[in-house]
Amino acid sequence: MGTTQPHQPTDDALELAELLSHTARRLRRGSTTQLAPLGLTNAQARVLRIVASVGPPLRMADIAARLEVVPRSVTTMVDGVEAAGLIERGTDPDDRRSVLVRLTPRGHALLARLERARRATAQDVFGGLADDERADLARLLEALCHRHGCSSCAADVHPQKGES
Amino acid sequence: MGTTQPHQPTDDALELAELLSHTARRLRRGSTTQLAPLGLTNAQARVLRIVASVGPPLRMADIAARLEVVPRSVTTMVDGVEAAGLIERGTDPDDRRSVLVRLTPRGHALLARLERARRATAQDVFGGLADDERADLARLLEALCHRHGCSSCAADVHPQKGES
DNA sequence: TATTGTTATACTCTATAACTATA
DNA sequence: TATAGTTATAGAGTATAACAATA
Repeated sequence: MGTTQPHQPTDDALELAELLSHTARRLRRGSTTQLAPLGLTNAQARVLRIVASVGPPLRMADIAARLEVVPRSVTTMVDGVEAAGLIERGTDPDDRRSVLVRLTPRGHALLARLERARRATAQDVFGGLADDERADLARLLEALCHRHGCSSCAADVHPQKGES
Repeated sequence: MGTTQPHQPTDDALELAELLSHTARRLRRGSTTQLAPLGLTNAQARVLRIVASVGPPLRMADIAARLEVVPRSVTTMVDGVEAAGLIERGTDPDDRRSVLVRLTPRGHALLARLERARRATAQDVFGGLADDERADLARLLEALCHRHGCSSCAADVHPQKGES
């Protein structure tokens, strides 16, 4: 049962899966706690941040694509954030089937607090690593994203850096 | 990627949070798909694996501690796995308040398939990395766990090392 | 009185399917 | 007919609180 020999690649991957899931759980829990005072759930905060980070209003389908969820899930998330008065829905004049979501002034005013909450959470989880370790970790996770052909990720992480 | 403008440590941490959450989502989705044919949910598979990996029967509270969830959550998970006939509950003769959970023969027989499913998922997600990259990633995530004083993680990943 | 696990309940996140209103 | 978003519903995961049996 117990293997003491050098691990196979798949064994490495298995360990990785455990470790990464575990860290993600810590991240999610911390995030939930930090976001609660703002009256936002994790999913709602993600919507708010996406709407805020993209200049022009987004359609529901755009948000769904960036969140990698089905459009139906976005309806619930947007409902919550809209009820909090942070974003608002409007019909796209060019295609009246589409709904355009944009930030309200109140939503814009909350962004700084949201950013602080996110930083606090991230710092709680990753603050234990040295600067170069964080850089290494970021590089590896980015490589993983790229090798999965994940476009949303790169766009998400480097929104306005015209670097190559 | 040498000399871009130096990010703040907290900015690095923020990127990391995004990237890691994203990878975790992919992992969870893949796992859900791979586990479905076995009739197991993610949480149920975790319970089964913990009960299988520890020799002697576990109390509900032990499982809760290893899963890092409240005991109530374990009740639901164990209900499902027990209904599938893979584990069974019994009263601890030494403390009749406690419930001891152990694997059934049928549960034991499923372990190989479970392991294959887990490997397939892990390979899907981390297969894109080279061997040394996987090793680096594991090292960094382990460091993170240790710096959070996370005992369950080390025990989870290296079961035969320093069993307590 | 303290502890173990449960019943009861609720909330978050996400999904599928059927429907509405446009196009 | 095809598309965008919604209503309706469901299931997974986890939590708190009150309660039972046992210590």
